Amino acid sequence: MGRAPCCDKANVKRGPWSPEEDLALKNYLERHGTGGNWIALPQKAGLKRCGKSCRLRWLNYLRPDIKHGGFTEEEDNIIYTLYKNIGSRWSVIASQLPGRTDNDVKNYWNTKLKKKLLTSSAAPTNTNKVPTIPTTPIKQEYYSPSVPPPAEPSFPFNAIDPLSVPMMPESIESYIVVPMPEASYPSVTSTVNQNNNSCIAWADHGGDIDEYFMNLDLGYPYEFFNGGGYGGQEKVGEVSPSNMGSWVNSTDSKTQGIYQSVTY
DNA sequence: AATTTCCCCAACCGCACACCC
DNA sequence: AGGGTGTGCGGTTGGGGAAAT
Repeated sequence: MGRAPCCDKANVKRGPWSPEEDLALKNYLERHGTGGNWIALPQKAGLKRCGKSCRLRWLNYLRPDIKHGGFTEEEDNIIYTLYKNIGSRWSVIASQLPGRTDNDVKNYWNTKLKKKLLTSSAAPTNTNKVPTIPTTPIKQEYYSPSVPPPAEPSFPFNAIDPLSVPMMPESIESYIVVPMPEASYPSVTSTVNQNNNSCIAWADHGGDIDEYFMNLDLGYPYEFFNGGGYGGQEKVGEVSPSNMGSWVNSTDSKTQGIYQSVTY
């Protein structure tokens, strides 16, 4: 026995929405919200529609701040870059394009962008450009020579259990990027995951860098590259200077996302 | 002018996952 | 633990307008 259908298909209207239906749905949602149940919503709103159809109509068309119309060159680049890295995860791609829906992006890719790329032979050239990610800007603070860094731990270091490093709470809007000592390590770069405000650092140095960072109380997830692969949380894959601005796959969904580089 | 073909995109379908009991 | 239900997602369809013949 299969699962029960979400609605009685014989008694629901299908096909294009009329302006009256749009108005009824919009009015109801603006006054009452979804009530946490799309299935029950059409009856309450006086609509002879399937709940899934109502949800789709709202999310793809009626919702405020939906952007209709042509895609910009910058949006093309973002779609291309993300598609290249993560494939057809349209909801993820759309989340990086304010006002665009997954359906929009999917349709645009299938009908226009794919052909455009095939016929032009040249992929967008500025795919290393970091997409503008629609999240609250992250306030960054840096230690400067006038602000002394935390006391450097002395050897021998005590081992730190990576799992004991706490995840940065989502409510925190700022954090401190802790630089490596410039005299010793002049080209340290960290990356910021704007999805969860975590910070990742990398440098062309070895185990002594690991030890230095391991003994700082950062309070947010961190990961090392070229330095032994020790991570504050789960191992993050493939972040390197060459893929800044690209999607980064990870075994941990909290650290998966688009990274931008912050150099100091 | 009539017909056919192409193209776009709104909407549907079914599956997977999350959540609740 | 597992079954039922709602939600979210990606793939696909089909109606209608535009372009081509």
